[in-house]
Amino acid sequence: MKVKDIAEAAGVNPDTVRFYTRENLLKPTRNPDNNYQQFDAEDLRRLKFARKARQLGLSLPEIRQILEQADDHHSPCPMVRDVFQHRLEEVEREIRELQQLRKRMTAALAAWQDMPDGTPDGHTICRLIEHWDDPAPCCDADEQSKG
Amino acid sequence: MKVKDIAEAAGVNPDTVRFYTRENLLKPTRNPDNNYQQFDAEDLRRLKFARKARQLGLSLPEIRQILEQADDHHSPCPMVRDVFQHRLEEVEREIRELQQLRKRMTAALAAWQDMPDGTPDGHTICRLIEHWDDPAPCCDADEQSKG
DNA sequence: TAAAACCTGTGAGCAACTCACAGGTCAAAG
DNA sequence: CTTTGACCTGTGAGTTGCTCACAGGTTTTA
Repeated sequence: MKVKDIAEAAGVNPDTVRFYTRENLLKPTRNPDNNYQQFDAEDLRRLKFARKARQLGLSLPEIRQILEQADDHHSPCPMVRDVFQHRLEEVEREIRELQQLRKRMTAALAAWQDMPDGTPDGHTICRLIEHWDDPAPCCDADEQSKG
Repeated sequence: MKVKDIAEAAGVNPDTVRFYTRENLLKPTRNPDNNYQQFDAEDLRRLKFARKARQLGLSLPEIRQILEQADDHHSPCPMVRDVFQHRLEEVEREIRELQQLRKRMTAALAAWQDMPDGTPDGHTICRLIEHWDDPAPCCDADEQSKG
């Protein structure tokens, strides 16, 4: 299989295949005649695996780690369970934050029905947004102090 | 006000101030003596506005557009309403997708309680993930069990 | 007067691709 | 047998919104 073949088989962009190869998630052999990359069924499995893991929110370094463990004949599954558990917590946090945001946005849109447009007068840029309260202060007090 | 002053007043990283200046969201004057940037109360309003808009999910180009409309003495608010409506739809879509994901993850974690770890055998990398079904292809029959 | 803190602009790094470019290779058509 | 077009190669840049690093100039503090 050449790049385009494996890409089609996995339903991804050929550039993604090249990118994953660059990132050492795939390790194709080379055709000595023309230096083309040769992928086999195992590579396809790895690629499909990587895509599924990406859909679950795993990062490429995490996926690479899993693949390398598998290469070393260690079972990566316990690790996957851990990563998964962690990722689930993240997902639930993201859901909570987005629900907060949605709530505030719908409330704002409703309130704005009754507000004048407020052409800027040197003091106000857009009162629609300036009158927006800051988000819940609870656990994100120092979000800008560290990256 | 110098960079650090306005940054502190708005609660952001000084590098963010410099970045916004580079991006033409802020247009400080210059002290001719030392070429330092001088920000005033209007700049602070713009910066705070930009931060609030970012919290709402507006992009920097969108924010710049709003600020430029305000500079031209046009009311940006109707535009803000449109952008907002659009953004709200995005947020709701994101919430739906994350809820789908959470559902699948919790189901998977429960199912994995009963699955063997499955040391890789040349055919399988990690059955925990390989047995994960592909996500719903389209507008899945929904359930919103969460509020 | 020297050290610390702050200023300047620019360039790189992050994540995970995606696209562009320039040149090499191959299969089929003329 | 040559041309055409699709595919291959590697590398570098663009995306988004910052954040950090660097090297050198300025101001403040001790």
